[in-house]
Amino acid sequence: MLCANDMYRDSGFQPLTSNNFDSLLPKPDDWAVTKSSIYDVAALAGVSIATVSRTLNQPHRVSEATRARVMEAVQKLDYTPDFEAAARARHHNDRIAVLAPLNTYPGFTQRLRGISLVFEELQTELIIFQIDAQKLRNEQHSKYIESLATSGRYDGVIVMSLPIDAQELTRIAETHFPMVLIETSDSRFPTLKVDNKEGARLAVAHLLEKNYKNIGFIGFNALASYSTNGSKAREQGYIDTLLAAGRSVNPNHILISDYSIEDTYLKVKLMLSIPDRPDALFCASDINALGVLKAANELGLDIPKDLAVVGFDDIDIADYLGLTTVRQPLEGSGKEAAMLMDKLIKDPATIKPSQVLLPLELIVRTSS
Amino acid sequence: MLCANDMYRDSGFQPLTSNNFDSLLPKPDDWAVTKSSIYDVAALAGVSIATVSRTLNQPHRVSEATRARVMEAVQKLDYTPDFEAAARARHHNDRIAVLAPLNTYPGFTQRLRGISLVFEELQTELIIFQIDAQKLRNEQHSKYIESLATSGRYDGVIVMSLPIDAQELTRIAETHFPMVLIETSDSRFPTLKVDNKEGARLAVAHLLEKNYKNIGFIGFNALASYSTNGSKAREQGYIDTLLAAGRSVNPNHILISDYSIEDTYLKVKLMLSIPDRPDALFCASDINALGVLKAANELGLDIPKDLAVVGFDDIDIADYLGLTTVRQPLEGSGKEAAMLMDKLIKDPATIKPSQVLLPLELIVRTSS
DNA sequence: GTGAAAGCGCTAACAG
DNA sequence: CTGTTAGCGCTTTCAC
Repeated sequence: MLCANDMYRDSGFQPLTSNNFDSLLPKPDDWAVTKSSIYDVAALAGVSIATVSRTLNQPHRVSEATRARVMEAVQKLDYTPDFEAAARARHHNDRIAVLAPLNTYPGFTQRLRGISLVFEELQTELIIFQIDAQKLRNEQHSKYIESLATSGRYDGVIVMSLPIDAQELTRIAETHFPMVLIETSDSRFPTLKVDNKEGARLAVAHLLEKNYKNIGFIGFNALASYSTNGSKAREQGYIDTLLAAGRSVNPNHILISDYSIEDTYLKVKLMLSIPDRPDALFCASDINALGVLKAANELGLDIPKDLAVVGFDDIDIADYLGLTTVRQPLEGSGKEAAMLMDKLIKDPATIKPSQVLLPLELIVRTSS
Repeated sequence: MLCANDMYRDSGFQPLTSNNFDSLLPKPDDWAVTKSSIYDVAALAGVSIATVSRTLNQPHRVSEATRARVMEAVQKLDYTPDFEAAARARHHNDRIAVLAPLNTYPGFTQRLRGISLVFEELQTELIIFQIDAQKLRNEQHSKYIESLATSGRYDGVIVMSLPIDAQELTRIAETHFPMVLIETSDSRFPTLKVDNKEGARLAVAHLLEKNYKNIGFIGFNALASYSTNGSKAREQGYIDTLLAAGRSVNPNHILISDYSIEDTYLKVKLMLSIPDRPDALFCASDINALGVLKAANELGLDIPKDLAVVGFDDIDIADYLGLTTVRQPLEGSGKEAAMLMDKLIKDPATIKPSQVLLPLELIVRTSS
């Protein structure tokens, strides 16, 4: 049998094609149809692997006759190039990595979608790695991001809502590798985030303007898989705005619950039952706002007369429920991050620790 | 300068380390900190690369003295192995690919989460590829899945809600590569899906039992990025159940809208304004059901007295709204798929075209 | 216990 | 227009 590798490999001992090589090994899928490589195509067409590669990638640099023969071999062997190997050899990947925690926090998918929209157009492949804060804290994965960055397999990496070890960040910064952070702060990298305090100010100022007297705050505990939840900053913004307006902050009107409708509902029901109850509540997330709505509903409070409610995020359902809320760009932030990444890849010199603050917008509906 | 490659590479012309080699090229990141490879570690420790590899992977097979020296070099160079290269050389990846369209259809994230939960425990890496039906239809990507399967870079691939070219499926089937399909049917692969007709039967039977006389159906148009939306099958199930109960099907009580609250709302408002309006509506998705709720609300219809509403999916908000709906396992289906995949990888012989039907459950709330 | 070298599948620089 | 070969960074036989 004439083998492809007779010609191109120097194993003086035994000629090996990917075919007979496979048969030497105790492979479990011995019965599987073996994949043909560029060597097989070259052998069948009677040319070198370089010519096969050229035929596929730069057809114009190959004579028509050769091209025809190669293509025929490609057809016959049903050859599909290994694009990973190709990228490796090319030292250029057209592919970026996205690290993100997979959870149901609203906006996760939208953001991812925004990113994918941009890179689809740029013909850049998107590889999403599921990874959460807990995993990152794990010893074994302490260098996870760094190894992704230095692997040379990706043109860049976008990290979503994850806390990254400061040392690791430092090492990556030294490599000048294109990396964009979403919802995570670091002075050494381009970062995208929303101004949570400003968002809170927007909401509280609106409530003040509407003449509510006792404006309370509902925040949420950090999610285990997440880095920052923004709740803290929103609380601070709430306090600042209140104080700036000459109002006092009533600790009894501040409540932190889980990030769930149910937990918020239970806690807020109690809060709304105290004599000196708030007449307006700014919630750190729409999910919390839903809990508030449910509690108010059950207590027979009229929204917004007895109680005004303002949320944060503008999740799909907010419009349906008439919930006033602070909208943050989700798909938009993904696009923004992707376009920034594209620039960084094309011109690494532009890697500056720019901190982009995404625009926030108060959407007034019927709950306030 | 003594270079790592002097010893291990046969470039008779010029000794090259990954370091001085880099400096030869006009790299844009010339100033970047270069990553050290196993060759550098070997050189520094004065051993072969094989020994470095062994030290890291099978420490017991290396003498203590050598091990110490190698580890010191590793430390000094801050060496991190390239796990992609390692996997390649090892012919074993501990990593599977998940192909999924990134959209906001409920359940997408939950399913992904279910998958990731299982593989996290199995220490198997999860690479998620964003790819939708449109992309798949594209000439250029016609062999996308196949090339992933044959790349040898993944131990298996899970495909979510995507239509796959029959020919491609055939070729992949021939390779006996571990592949699991979610929400897509093919007799040659293990498949996970819900029995949409049965789900519809559950819903309609419930409405019949509650004595509703004119049960209508609200379906939705296929999403561009999706393969099957289930709406068609649910409609068929609705019709079958009605007929089996001796009821007639009123075409005026069947309406197909977009997959959006707003569009459903607009269309259903008209439908509910006809003289002979339905007194119950089974919706192919909760999103449609929300549109119905909104329309009914605006028309002053009492739910469930004037109009009963049953949805499908059981999205988060359904509970909050008291929506009766058909629940399908989402995180559960992801787990199921992952566990199936694990079995396939461990014992490829078990690859049978098993069609798993996931359990459906009617959750009765206040809307019916 | 350790080293040499093949091999993974391809691209690109260079030579002819 | 075509072939040769280094190189990507590692693991894994096979000798010594």
